[in-house]
Amino acid sequence: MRSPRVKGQITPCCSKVGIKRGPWTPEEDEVLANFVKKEGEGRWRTLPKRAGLQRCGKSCRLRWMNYLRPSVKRGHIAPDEEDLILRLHRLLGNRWSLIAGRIPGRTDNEIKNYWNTHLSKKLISQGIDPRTHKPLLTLASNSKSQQAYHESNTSTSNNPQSSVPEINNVSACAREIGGCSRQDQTNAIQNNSSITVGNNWGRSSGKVVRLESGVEVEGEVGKITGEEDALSSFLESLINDNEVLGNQQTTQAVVDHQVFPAPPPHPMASSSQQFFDLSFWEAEFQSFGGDQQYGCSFK
DNA sequence: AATAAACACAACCGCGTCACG
DNA sequence: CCGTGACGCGGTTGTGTTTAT
Repeated sequence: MRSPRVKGQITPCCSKVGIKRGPWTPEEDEVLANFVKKEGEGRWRTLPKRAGLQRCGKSCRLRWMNYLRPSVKRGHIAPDEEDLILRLHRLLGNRWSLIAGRIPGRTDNEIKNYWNTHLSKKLISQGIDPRTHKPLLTLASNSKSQQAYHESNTSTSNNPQSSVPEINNVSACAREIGGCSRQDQTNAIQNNSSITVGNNWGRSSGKVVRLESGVEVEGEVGKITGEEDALSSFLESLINDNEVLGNQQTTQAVVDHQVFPAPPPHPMASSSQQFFDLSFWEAEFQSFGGDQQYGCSFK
């Protein structure tokens, strides 16, 4: 039995007498790695006692997940990995585990650290807000990098006033993005204001629609803000189908009523985490003609 | 050479979620 | 339906290393 949690009265699990904290020694690593290889992952709370480690279960789990697991890739983040992180962060925000799940061998902690120490600073130096991935509004807004960013965004638009591509016909099954509640979405539709794509909601031919199994079941006139692109919707649908359905075979994306099946698991996929290769979807998207139809691409 | 500051990343903490009895 | 235990996530802190003064 565990006593109810009361704020301010919680003691960290590692604060018990006899429980070690701080960096792991090679000896501890060996004990933990051998034990998990023999007994398997899970039952972390009781693992330290069973393995003979003076650590809390949380610490053991973290050490295994972020460092000792055989599938963890060590070393520098490659340029293509960095590019993938940037693109996924633009879609998902600080959902590190989701991002990590699509970059084979990288952990959420590693990506989070890399983002905070490298990528966020890099974007800022380029005049881009790392949270929104849009140009920073500063007094020094006439810098070359910002100008280049602005030009790259306006080049695909029909509207010279707009800084984002015009999307006219996007249908995507998108779920649970951005923490937007159904009520928020309903209000947004009624007020004809922009909304975050949310649970089972997508957009089709200028309407905000609700979808079930990729089929539009009701439609109301909404407003496409132009702040999203077809690719975002496409990827959101992949990401969230996968998230909601738990890696089942039904994982799929729906773009303009065309259903794309799930790609094969990544070779490095483990039983608990299925990796998806974005290049597969990029090829699918292009073969479907999405890049031409919507005037946007993965880059 | 000594020290401070900055940086990189490992580790910790609190809380949300889910399965189960 | 509710309470509990366990797990996992994201934010934050701690610590070792590198760089600047």
